[in-house]
Amino acid sequence: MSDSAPPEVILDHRCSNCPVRHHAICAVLDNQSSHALSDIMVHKQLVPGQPLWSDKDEAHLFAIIVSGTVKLFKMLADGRQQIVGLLFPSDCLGRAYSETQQTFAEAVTNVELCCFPRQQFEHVLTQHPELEHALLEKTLTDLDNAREWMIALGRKTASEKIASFLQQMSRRSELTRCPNHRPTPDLPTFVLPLARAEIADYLGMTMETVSRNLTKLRVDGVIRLIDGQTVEICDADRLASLAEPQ
Amino acid sequence: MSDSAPPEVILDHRCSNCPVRHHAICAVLDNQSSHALSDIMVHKQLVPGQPLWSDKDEAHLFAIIVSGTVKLFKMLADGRQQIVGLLFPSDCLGRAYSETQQTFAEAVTNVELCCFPRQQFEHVLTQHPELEHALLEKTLTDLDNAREWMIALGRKTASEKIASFLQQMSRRSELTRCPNHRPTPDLPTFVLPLARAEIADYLGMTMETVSRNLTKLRVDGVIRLIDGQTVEICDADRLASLAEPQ
DNA sequence: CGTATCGTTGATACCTGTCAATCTTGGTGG
DNA sequence: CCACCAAGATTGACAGGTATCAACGATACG
Repeated sequence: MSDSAPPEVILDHRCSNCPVRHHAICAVLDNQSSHALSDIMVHKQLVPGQPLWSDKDEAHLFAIIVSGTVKLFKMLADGRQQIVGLLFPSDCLGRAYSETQQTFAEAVTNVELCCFPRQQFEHVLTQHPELEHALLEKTLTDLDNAREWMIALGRKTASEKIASFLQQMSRRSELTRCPNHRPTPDLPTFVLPLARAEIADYLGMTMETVSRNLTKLRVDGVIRLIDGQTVEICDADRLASLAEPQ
Repeated sequence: MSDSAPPEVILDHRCSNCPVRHHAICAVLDNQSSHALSDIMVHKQLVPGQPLWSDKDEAHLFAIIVSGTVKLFKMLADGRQQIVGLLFPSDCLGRAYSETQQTFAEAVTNVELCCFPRQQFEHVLTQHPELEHALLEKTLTDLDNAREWMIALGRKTASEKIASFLQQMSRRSELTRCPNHRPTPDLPTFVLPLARAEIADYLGMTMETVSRNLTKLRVDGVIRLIDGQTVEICDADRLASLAEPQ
């Protein structure tokens, strides 16, 4: 370790360049306190389809998503899958205060992670109540979102599920888009991070039904499918009324 | 206020007689600290069907369930309902750190609540990190449970949902049963807190399908319906294999 | 330019929802 | 004590939405 480059400077630099520094839970830490995290941080890169862990693995990892999309999913013995969470930049990955995982986790796109050993992260949590509070707020929001999705899974029709999903993806993309990138002249456009089969696993239906309903929305002029992955919302009002009656 | 009965004694008495004192999140507080909660506590009684709040109401209440069952549910504009949470003794009721509710809440049975004004409860949370930690652990568990239920809603068949539901209720009743009440000679028995239509709203299906599948389990000898609300599990292994293939 | 992967479209079957009738249960009043 | 009634639960007939199975088309990649 050279005396001309003390670790503090390097570590602080790593966080200050972080694109999610002010959106993730670590935002509540001042530069001083953030060293507690940056000291134990390790960066990791994932390629699409790369698993993070299996559902019965020990939970060693806690991470913050810097870029890309991660899916959390569960599986039945016969292979049926259900995606139970989609994680985007600034979201937390990993179950604090549990020795075991209860879901699978897998990169959907290329992913950059800011990783911490779980137990060391928990140690930082106990020493920084403001960080634990931020994690609580995030977890409460996750629970709200999970419950919001439960009414879609249990009570919405296939077409309502698709419309809700597109709304949700559109809203997400607004948040992650650079504010100066899209002033408002043109229609909301975004890239679906999930393949058709994954959308099906998220919505609790089959790939074929997903495809048929996307086609129907396209034919009806509600959306435009630019290249199969890219969606343009032509009629947001109609999409909203399809996502929820009335 | 008389000198012979200082408020501390009265307040402490209220908590020390509480049946969920050692199971709810307040268990992490010592007798000294628990005064911060008992000072702002109000008891409340509810009858079946009594609403706690509506989904767009302001969130004024935070409470711990002392006895009974509470359902959290969402509604679509056309009346379709989905129960997104069932709360039992020692569970928390109310959304900390949010001004608004995102669900309906309603008593299913007679309910006793230990209530706190939400903002005052939050104040206690900030002054007692161990309480906030307990709430975080509880919220993380709630999130795990919500996700576990999502795969049932999205991917399980009607009969699998019913079997899963009965397993879950059976497990719950074991926890709330007095340990000396049921040594083990006879079969696990419990009372369904929910009516058929409510079970349907929990499982994302219709009352009729619930009824048909309960009948099928009865005819097949997996369960015995003692009085429509009381269920005896005759073959727990078969029930388990019906809840999840293999 | 062939091949593999993913997505779309079609035909059919089946599970579950819908609508309706009947049965059961519990409470009330004669 | 019994008849009556209302609410909840069960059962039946039928229809419709979605899954399943299969073929075809599109796209990316070597």
